[in-house]
Amino acid sequence: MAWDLLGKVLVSRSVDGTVAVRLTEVEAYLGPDDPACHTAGRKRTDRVQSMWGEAGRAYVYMIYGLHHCLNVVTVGEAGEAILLRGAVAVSGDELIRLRRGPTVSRKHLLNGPGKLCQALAVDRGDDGVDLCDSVGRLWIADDGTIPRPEAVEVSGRIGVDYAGDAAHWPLRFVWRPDGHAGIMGPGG
DNA sequence: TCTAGGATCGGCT
DNA sequence: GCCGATCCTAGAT
Repeated sequence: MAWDLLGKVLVSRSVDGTVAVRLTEVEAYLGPDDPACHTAGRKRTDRVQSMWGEAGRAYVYMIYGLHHCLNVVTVGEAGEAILLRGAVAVSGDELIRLRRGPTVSRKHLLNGPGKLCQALAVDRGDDGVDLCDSVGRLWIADDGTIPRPEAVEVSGRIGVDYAGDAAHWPLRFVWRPDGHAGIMGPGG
């Protein structure tokens, strides 16, 4: 599930070099029964095709015409996926700064899905790639890091108010390695 | 072909 | 912390 992705290392390799980041913030989308999900109502357009593909693959889409968002497909036949919202740099710091801009503060480097994709140079071309395949351009590595449960904050999802109650479902997981996080139920 | 809306970001206060 | 730019995608005609 989404929780298991926290602490995992997302690696992106390109001609410019390699970037690795540790995932700290994810959001789950539960498929046809989730109004906030792109596969709500069993929708199956070209864009969401990879969400119905194999588990462990990437689903990359463009939002607001200018940003990309990277998801991990969890249950392909169910159209479920997990949106990667935030991370901290592990290696390739210079390349990340180069892509994000030299004036961007460390705090704002990877704290959003669009920023994450920019730092890792992820775009629609990466849609459908196998994230379990370490010889690929993009994959997820596991170095054994497991967040302490008390350091993980659970809350409602961001930017999906249009989905009504579903926006408040406790499907957003934020790992705060430095501090403590209270466990919050739906509604705060 | 046209229209409406969106899983965001960055600048300004 | 708040607000508006931006243009791709999907659905309707």
